[in-house]
Amino acid sequence: MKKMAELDQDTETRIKKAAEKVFMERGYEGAKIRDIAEEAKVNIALLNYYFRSKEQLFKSIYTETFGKFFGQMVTMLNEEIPLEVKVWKIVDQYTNFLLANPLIPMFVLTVHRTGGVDFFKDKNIKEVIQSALLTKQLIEEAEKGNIRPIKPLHFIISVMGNVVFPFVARPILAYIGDLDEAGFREFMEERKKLVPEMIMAYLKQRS
Amino acid sequence: MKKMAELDQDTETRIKKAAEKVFMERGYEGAKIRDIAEEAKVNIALLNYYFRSKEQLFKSIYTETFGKFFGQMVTMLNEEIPLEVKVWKIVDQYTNFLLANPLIPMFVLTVHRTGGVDFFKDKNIKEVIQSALLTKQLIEEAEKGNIRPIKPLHFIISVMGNVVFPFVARPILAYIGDLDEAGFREFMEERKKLVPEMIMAYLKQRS
DNA sequence: GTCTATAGAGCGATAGAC
DNA sequence: GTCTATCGCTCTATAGAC
Repeated sequence: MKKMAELDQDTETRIKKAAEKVFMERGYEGAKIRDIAEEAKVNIALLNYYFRSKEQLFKSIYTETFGKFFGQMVTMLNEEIPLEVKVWKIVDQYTNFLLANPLIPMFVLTVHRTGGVDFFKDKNIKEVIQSALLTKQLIEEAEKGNIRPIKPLHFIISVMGNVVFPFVARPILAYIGDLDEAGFREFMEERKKLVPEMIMAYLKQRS
Repeated sequence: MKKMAELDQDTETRIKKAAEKVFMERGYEGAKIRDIAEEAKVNIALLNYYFRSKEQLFKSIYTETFGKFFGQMVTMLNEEIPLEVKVWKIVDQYTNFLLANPLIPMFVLTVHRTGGVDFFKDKNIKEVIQSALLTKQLIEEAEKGNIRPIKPLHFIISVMGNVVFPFVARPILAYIGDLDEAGFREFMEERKKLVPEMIMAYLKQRS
């Protein structure tokens, strides 16, 4: 702690929090460092004192966020639990994670709009996902005849599509479905049951 | 036609095409009217001669795009064909539509990022979707015991999530799956079969 | 209709005092 | 560490000639 009861964190984290908020709400170009400074209750000079530029401030936020977004997922893909249990758990936990961080999906996805940014290719995400335990499980269970064969990528995209998409389309979804904050949460709670059931119904279907 | 073999359309549509491209690739804030002008091979003054401002140019593009995005969908929701056939047809046609216009989803979704924009609430989309034939079909088929009960909104979001999400997450998907342009198309062709099967497996499952 | 030139505002960044 | 003041650039928009 610093010295007095300002009910605030230290300056650097205050700036980070403010930047996170503004960047997530408006995207890189839409976010103005003036707004971030105001939100953090400091002046622009101080932003550049802590982070050298808008771009670096953004990268700092982005790297952290991206780590959360994928770290969470990768961990779950590798858990040593049966496939069906895993599906339920992934949907449940990832939904909770997104309910607590509803702006993350759009933020992460917009950054990669037209291929752009490469500063996530350093991370070995490709390999990590490709070699995840889940992949082995999908193959093994299919060989045993417990599920039908499915490419891991289809599995992942189907789960993610069903869980993440509502957050990306949230404003439109909320409008069409007349959902307020609570209504949206309820909708997502319903999906915690629906989505695993749907995935499993597909996998288990005798074809 | 105008007068000579400039192999170009008339100025106004050239500007519109250019604006569409730039706005879709970079979003409203990221798009600079300089770039649009250059892309259209005219100067900035001419942009403002045809459309009074960047904002109006954007609205013009947006309204049109949004109409395509939802018009397409709403039409399909109301077609008088059996539910199962409809599911297959929606996925097939909507996938084709998005393959031909891959940037539309991100474009439409980013506009509504944090609730913002209201200039789509004029359209009676809410009512149109809520009163779509599909809704009746889902209720009727459930009453007949042919499918399990499902809220129309879950149905729509599930279909959309599975079809639209890959386009929104395309750069990341392409990276993880090592997919080039052709690979991505192939992936989406596979989903034309997978997604309807998944939806129907869920709906038909004796619970 | 189309151009050049430029106004006028907003932006990111820094110098320099405290 | 934190501030005020300001620079220099980029952006949108318009005036005015052709």
